[in-house]
Amino acid sequence: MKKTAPTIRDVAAAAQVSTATVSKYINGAQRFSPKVEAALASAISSLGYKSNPLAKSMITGRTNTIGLSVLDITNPHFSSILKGANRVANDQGYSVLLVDTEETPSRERRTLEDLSLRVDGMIVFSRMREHEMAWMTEIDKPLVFFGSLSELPLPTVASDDHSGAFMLSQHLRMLGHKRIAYLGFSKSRRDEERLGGIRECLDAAGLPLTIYDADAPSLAEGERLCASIVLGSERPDALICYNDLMALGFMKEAENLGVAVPHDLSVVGFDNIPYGKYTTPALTTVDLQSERMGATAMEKLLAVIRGEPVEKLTRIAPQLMLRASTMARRA
Amino acid sequence: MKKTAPTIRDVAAAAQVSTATVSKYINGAQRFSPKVEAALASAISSLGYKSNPLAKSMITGRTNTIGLSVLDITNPHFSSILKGANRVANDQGYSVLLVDTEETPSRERRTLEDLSLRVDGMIVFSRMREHEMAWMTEIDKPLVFFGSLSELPLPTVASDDHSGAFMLSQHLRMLGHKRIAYLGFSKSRRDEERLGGIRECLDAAGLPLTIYDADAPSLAEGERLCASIVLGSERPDALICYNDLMALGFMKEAENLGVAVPHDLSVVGFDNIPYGKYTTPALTTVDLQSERMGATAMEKLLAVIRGEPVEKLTRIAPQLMLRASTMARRA
DNA sequence: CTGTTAGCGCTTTCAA
DNA sequence: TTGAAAGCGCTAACAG
Repeated sequence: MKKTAPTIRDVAAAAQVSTATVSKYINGAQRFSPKVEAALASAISSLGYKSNPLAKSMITGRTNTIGLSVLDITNPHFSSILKGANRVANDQGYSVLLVDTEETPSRERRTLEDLSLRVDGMIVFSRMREHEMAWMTEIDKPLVFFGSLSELPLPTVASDDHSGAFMLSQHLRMLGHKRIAYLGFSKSRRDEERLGGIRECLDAAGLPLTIYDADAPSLAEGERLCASIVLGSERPDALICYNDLMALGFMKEAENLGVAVPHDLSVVGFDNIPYGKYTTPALTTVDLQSERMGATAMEKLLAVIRGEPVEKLTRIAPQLMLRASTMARRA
Repeated sequence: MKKTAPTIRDVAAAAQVSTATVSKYINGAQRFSPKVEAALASAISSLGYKSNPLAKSMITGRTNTIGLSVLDITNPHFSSILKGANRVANDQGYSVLLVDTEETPSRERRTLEDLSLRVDGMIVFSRMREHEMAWMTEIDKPLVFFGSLSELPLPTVASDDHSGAFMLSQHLRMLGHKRIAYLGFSKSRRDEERLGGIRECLDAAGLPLTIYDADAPSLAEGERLCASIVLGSERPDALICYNDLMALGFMKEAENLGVAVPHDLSVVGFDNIPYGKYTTPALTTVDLQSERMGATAMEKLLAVIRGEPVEKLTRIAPQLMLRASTMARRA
């Protein structure tokens, strides 16, 4: 609890050198005579001097901070993205400033515009449609976006949701499922991609698809919508859920309703959150490699910041995780 | 992509006033004549002026940023804490700079000391023992700590782990369990408190307690240790796990091993992570109210920052969540 | 190798 | 109600 923290001038005075020398010394920008370096070292430690990062940032224009905006940090998909991104950032001397938009895009633009003034770059996961995002290109800071973009010239990192969905559908089809349903979440930009992959597969096989739509990508929504899917006259024999959270909620409620998974109905999801492996039955899902996506986005952003050239789109291949929630039938 | 962002001086020139006037105007520190305010408003919007927060921070010494340090952001307990803390921070105009120590305390001190120079205050969750934490009181920034402290004069927010553990044990005891075991995590500072609560209950009833210790508070560890707990000659009839993650991992593996929960063995945990409700059987646990803890810690910190007096310790009462993983026996 | 000199963009007395 | 002036703590040419 010092009265006033020592400044670079105090150090300069104590070591009998100029502030420029102190500055260069602490930044390792230059070597000095042993005598000077010794004086500097002792002055710094005896004063307990710490360089003020704010002053430094103001002049260099760099904050060593990256903004990361996600939709809901309690969703394991996003926690993992954050984990991966944060690890890479830390390794390279950066910190992460988090924005959790909590699925409410109203203040998103303001929030991100403000954020952009305090960071060296940002990584954004958003529900906005591409045409609502033009302002992002105006932001005068490097930015990496999660998801693929057709128009906007922004570097992106995306999972291949179309092919992940195709794989999942193909898998269900080959196991003999005939009445497949999709419990989607149309507010998401990835919903269409997943739906596209499912349709491509089922259309080719001449199989019908029933679609349900959730209001939120959550455990509670999967639970809530279960009865209407499972207790109708046309119960599907397989359900593809928009994500694992919904799948887990659905499976629990199905159990309560006396519908056995996978005996009566197969269930699959997306994301490969850790918990899907620990339910009974364990959930078959598409691993989107969340942590790796976060790490890749951060690597890409830091490359942009360093001025290195980067691909516009980095795709991360999804991977099917076969588990017990899926069962062969009519074989 | 402007060449150079407009500064307060550009605005002053465009509006024909001094920079001091612009400064006061944008900060709402003072009202001006309608003529001046109009000129200011139009100059600001036509130039697209944005106040540079770095310059402002340097001079005011406030960054409107709070540092939050947690042990593992993919653990739902911490995601929820972050959620609660972030929400409160945002509501009051603050952002959260996240530190994920990833259960490795080696660089923790350095990281936090550096962090302290970039934020207005910080909230810390740490595995450090109290005597290793004295340096925290030297940090010249408000700080709120998670967990109770006996010596250090730091404001804290803590769950009452002792009483939570007591409740849990009492519950098991009243259901007739006789051979209770604890799968703990001794690296954690809360492990002792939980163990204390368990012991207080069991000792009073003259019941023995077997203790196992995990290397990490994770799903994988619960899974790994299951066999040695369950396949020994003295299988317990109830297991209290350090947290829900371990409990879920344990339950899954128990199933694989042919041990039925709760028929053969009751299992309970701590935290009340959302996923415990969606397994079969659903997990009985102690709700530590993670999100509320995060929110409370942030409220407390912001109060300290505003200079308001705060209690040293805020305790959040834990709550027992009864679910199917526990069963009456020998009744 | 080391120092001098200008500021970065903003806030803040203090005067007018 | 408005402005002049003095920096915040630091870096970045440029000189020597």
